[in-house]
Amino acid sequence: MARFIDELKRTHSCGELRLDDAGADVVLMGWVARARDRGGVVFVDLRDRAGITQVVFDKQGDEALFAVGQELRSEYVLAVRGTVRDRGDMKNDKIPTGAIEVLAAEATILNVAKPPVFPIQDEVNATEETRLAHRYLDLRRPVLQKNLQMRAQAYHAARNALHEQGFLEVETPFLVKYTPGGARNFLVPSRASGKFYSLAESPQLFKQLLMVAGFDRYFQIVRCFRDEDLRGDRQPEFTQIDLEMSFVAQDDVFAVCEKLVFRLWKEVLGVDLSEKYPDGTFPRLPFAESMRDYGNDKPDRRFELRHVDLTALTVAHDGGGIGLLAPIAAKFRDGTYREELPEEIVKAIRVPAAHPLSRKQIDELEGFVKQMGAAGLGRAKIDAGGAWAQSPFAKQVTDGFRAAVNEACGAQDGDVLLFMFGGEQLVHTAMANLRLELGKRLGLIPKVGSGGEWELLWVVDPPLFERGEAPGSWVAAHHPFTRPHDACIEHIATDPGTVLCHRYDLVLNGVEIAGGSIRLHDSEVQRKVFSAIGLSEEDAKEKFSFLLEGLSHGAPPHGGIAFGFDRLVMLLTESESLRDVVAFPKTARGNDLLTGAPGPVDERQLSELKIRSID
RNA sequence: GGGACGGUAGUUAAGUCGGUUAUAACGCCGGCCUGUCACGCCGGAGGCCGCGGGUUCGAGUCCCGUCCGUCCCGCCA
Repeated sequence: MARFIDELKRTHSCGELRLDDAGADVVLMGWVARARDRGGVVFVDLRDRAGITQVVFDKQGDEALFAVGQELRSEYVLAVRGTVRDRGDMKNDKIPTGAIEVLAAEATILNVAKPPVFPIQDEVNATEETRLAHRYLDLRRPVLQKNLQMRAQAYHAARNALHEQGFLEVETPFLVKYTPGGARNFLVPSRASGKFYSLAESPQLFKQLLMVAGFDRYFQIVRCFRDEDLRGDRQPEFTQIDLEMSFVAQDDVFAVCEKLVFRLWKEVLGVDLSEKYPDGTFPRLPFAESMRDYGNDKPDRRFELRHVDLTALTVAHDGGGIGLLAPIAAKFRDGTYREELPEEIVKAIRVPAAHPLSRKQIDELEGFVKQMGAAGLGRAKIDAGGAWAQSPFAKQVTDGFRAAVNEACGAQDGDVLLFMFGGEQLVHTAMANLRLELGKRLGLIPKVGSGGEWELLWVVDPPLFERGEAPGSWVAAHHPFTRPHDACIEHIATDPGTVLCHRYDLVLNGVEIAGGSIRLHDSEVQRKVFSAIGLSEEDAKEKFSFLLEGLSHGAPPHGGIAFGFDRLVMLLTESESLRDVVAFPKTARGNDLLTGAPGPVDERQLSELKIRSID
């Protein structure tokens, strides 16, 4: 072995040799992707992260050398020296190196390998469970190699872009003081009895203190920890590009982010976003419009199929003869519900006649929304003259309401209208997901990936407060340090539900890739906000002591944002899951199948931490 | 916390109405083959049917519980 590692160094990767190299003496090292023993000749596909090159062992040469070739099995680690040879008519058009092969002159098996648990190839034919348990094999697959390479390019581009814009990279602690509210924290026991650190769910508080300290423009590519239930696009530890700026308004933050995104797309994908966004900015959509038209705050605008809000029409027509809608209309009439802050709503989606839906397909869609808790999915097919067919509402609906609904939806002959009504959140969630499902089923967007379209937008001006669990109570929608719109400050005490704020999300193809806010540095407004969410001055001091104390020592106006880096890479690589862009991810239950974390620890260690298990 | 689907050979899957020897493909092992490239041909080995309990003359199959994986709602920025 020493001859190869110590004397003969790799001259090329397995992906770079071409016809021009014919005749060259080269040294390759890599893994055996496949060995084909033809009796008198052995062909080996040698793989490293750059690609695959065919190596040939010929029986007519050295006998011992040929024996090495015959011993080779999948995933053996091989070093080979040989001559690059033109394959002529025998070339393989499927791989970039297919015009040549390397005729082995000298070879050593650097290491043997057990047969791979699953084949190392892009077409996944192993379950997620198997792949994660043998992640080092999974990561050998070319797709994942490519994903992590692109991830590395993204780190690099982001750092350069921010350094060039005058940002200072500062690290902040992971082991932090527990603060209530927001995401559940992972706790880390300390040896001091009964005391715990918390793993930082984000550097939020520290970056604001860095602004107080005068660092002006901060960024960090930083791991964050949240002990919440997981999804394909959520890991318990994940990476953010976190940044904060002083003396800025919302537009200043946007400008920095837009430059950053342009840079990432240019350097990672070679895509020039200025073709789509010539003035270098992304469109902005008010939160309220996003909810109205798409049912969520992260609309995928690669396709239409917008929601039509029929709540006001329903009220105007007293339910339009439809038994299920009448009680909702009545509650608006008697003042139980306010039109500005409706607790129940009625919405529709119009599916154009160009995309016909069968009864069976609509039933499937109803099943789809029911699994989100919806009672059902109303439907009506538009017949000649605007009549409703194939609809349980057809017999009840008044002519006036039907005509008004048809007009509001822009319904044409042959279109299908799909309806939902009920609690605002449920209808929004189910209808938002229904819209996406329709988009995929009707082929308006691909099931996975961008389809080459990059629809970026800012969702702006969301409400500062949302309803709390107790009736009539309000809680901070994001966190209570977000700056309200100046015009709304007078309503904080009287009508919290109508207060909008300087919070913003950057959305790409229906995925939230960044979110941030302009922070509240005015302590008088801060007091009003705390009061609206039922937090006394003492409570606030207790909960947020060090931040409030810090802000009182001359905090500049400041604001910032954090990009979900993993999600960004997921989109850049057209991946389906965050697990495909994280080297060692955890499962939906937060387990690491490779190492077995989380695992038990022995009693001695527990007692050192003064911890006892109660079950 | 709630729901849906899944767990059978190393891997991926089939397994009918509960019925006696649990299938297939790929992989693996042995043999043959000088132009393969998903090589081919011949032969072979390989099983805690996730785990625990129950029903039954009999359970991969039915019931209960549990663990694990994926997805959705809640939760989470």
